[in-house]
Amino acid sequence: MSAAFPPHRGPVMSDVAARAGVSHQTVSRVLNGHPHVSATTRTRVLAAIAELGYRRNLSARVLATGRSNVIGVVAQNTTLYGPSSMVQAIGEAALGADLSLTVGHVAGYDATAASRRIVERLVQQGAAGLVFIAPVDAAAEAMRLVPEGIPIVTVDGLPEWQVANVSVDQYTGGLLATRHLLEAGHRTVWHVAGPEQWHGSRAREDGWRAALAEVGAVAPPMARAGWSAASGYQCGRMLARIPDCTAIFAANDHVALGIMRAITEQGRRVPDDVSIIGFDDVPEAGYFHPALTTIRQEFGDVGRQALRLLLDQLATGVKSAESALVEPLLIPRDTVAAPERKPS
Amino acid sequence: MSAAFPPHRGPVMSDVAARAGVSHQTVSRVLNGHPHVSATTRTRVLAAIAELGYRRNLSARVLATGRSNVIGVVAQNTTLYGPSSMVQAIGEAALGADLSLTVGHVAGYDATAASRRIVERLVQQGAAGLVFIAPVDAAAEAMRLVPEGIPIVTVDGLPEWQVANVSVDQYTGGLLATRHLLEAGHRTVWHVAGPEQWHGSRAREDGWRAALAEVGAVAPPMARAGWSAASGYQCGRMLARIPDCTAIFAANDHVALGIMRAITEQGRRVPDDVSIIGFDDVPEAGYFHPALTTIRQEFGDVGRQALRLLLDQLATGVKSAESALVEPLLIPRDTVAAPERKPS
DNA sequence: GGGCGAAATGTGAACGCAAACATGCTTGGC
DNA sequence: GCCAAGCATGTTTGCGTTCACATTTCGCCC
Repeated sequence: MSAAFPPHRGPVMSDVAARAGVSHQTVSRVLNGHPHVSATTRTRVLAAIAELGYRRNLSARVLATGRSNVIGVVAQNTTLYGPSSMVQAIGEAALGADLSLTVGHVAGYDATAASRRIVERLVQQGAAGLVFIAPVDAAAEAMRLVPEGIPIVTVDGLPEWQVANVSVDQYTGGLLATRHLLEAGHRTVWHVAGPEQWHGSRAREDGWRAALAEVGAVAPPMARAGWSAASGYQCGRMLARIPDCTAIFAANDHVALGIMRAITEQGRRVPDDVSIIGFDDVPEAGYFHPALTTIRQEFGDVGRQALRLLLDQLATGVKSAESALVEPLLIPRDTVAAPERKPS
Repeated sequence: MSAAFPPHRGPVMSDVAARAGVSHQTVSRVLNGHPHVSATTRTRVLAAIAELGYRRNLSARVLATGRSNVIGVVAQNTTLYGPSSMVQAIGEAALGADLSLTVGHVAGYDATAASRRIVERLVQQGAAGLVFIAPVDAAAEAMRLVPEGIPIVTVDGLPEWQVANVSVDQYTGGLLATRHLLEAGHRTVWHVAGPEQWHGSRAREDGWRAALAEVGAVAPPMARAGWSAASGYQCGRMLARIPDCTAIFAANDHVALGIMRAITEQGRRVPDDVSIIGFDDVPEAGYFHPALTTIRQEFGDVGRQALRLLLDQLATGVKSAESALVEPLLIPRDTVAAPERKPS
């Protein structure tokens, strides 16, 4: 990166001041909405700004104030539906609050090194606050690099981190899903869990176990998938061969899709032979074949709440560990039915 | 935002200098990898930096140099698979190039106002370059707000914009998809296009028409969907009732999914009665029922190329209008078959 | 109409860094 | 043994903004 663009320097505050016949400080006051500026002066300054096409230099402002209106987001794999929806929601909310977002994209799940660099970056840039989309433990370590004095909000973080957090109540989600299957008449429910490192996976699993315990059902062995249809398919190939397995709670919708495929290939039918329920309610879940019963997570809500929590901290100036829970919702569709009563 | 966090001020360069027993300028030299620093001094400085936990203030650096290593990304709806994959890819590439990314998320498709604000933001922040994920015309207007001297790369932009651009060759994609259906023996191919404002939709449509023209097939009326399964389903409900319609090229995989559902509900079979091909190759496409034949777009490539184009401009210091095309790839699966020869 | 308080505006410094320039030191060639 | 040529380092200045403080202007009351 040897040669370079001419460092772009537009008009500065003193240019505007000269044009409007005032001092640079008055321009600053107008820009920041300070009181004690006469209406006529204000309009003159505003006119000068418009004529010159002046834009205030954010770096200088940050340097002078030690504070920016940029908030950083540390995201895991934003290719996944959940994380990307969340980033989108936070982004929209931020725009509304006149904040801008710097998003650091961590590649892979365990990339602690990448997270560190990103945090480093964000802090150097003078981020006013940080949102960690932290569904995995790896995030916790990177969080420690954040200097005191920069407020943090986690999304899908752990309570023991003692940090403001907002999550979908995945435990309840697991409970809801499992109960729904049980209420349809299944003796027990099998679970294909998501990756172990993800907190959400564990919470859903707990919910599943709790629901089984409620009715005294015995928990069958648990399969472990990734978040992809491909990994769901792998698990499904085993599950499909187990005659007792008539009800499956899948880690998410895509895993459910993979499982359904494996089951169908094995000659069993959904939901007649095997009922299945997903998680997330991706927009296309209702168009799977058959339409997938699932648990909806309101990612948009999560994003907005996260931003609210951050703004609160920014406004009050104190770190909080307040946490918000977003309730999931059961979306009944066509993949859950009563088990066929076999002559047993 | 009245109260506030104490402006976080860590150790500064002169603190490090004092500790290492050198001048702040020497510290700066070490930090920037300048030559003419003795090895012993360098290690002393490095040690001091580590001990103090010093981090250089990026705003000050930007202010002093007039140049930043932040690049801005203006993205449309990052909930969609394509855009989000692209942002992810650009993010990863950027991390490798020691650049950071500020992503502005535009809500909705036509939100020109939002785009303007985002560009405003990005420029104020002193972004060194901008990547516009600009699959719709609305982006062009926002681009005009960017001052001369800031290099731009568009993704899915239009050649007439005279800006460096990288796109998937969607025309060829449309050609490939249509030919594939034609070669399977279908007389003609129906097309459910994506939203009109998206350049990609138009290019795919052109490819479709071209492929039909190649064999002298007449183009049936074209249906128009969004990008969602739901909109695909709506179109599919009509198409399913048209006996002549035996081959459909869908705007993308999700639309294809919706169409398949509509067709199945109507009592027709895929691919026996109707063949269908999608676009994108979302990770779960192979697990749809039946597995979807589709055209893969290598979004990762697109992201990397876009960054390369930007870096080139940054390095040479001249705006270019070079453009790169990423070739799509046909992924044959199970939704395309020969039409049943009816006694006609 | 003199004086007083508030509103309106201006002045100078500081933020943390990098660039340009200045300085002292070492080496080596003749 | 002296000067030139580099190397290693220090000093000063300015980037564009805000902040704390200083100054001017205005309106108003007795």
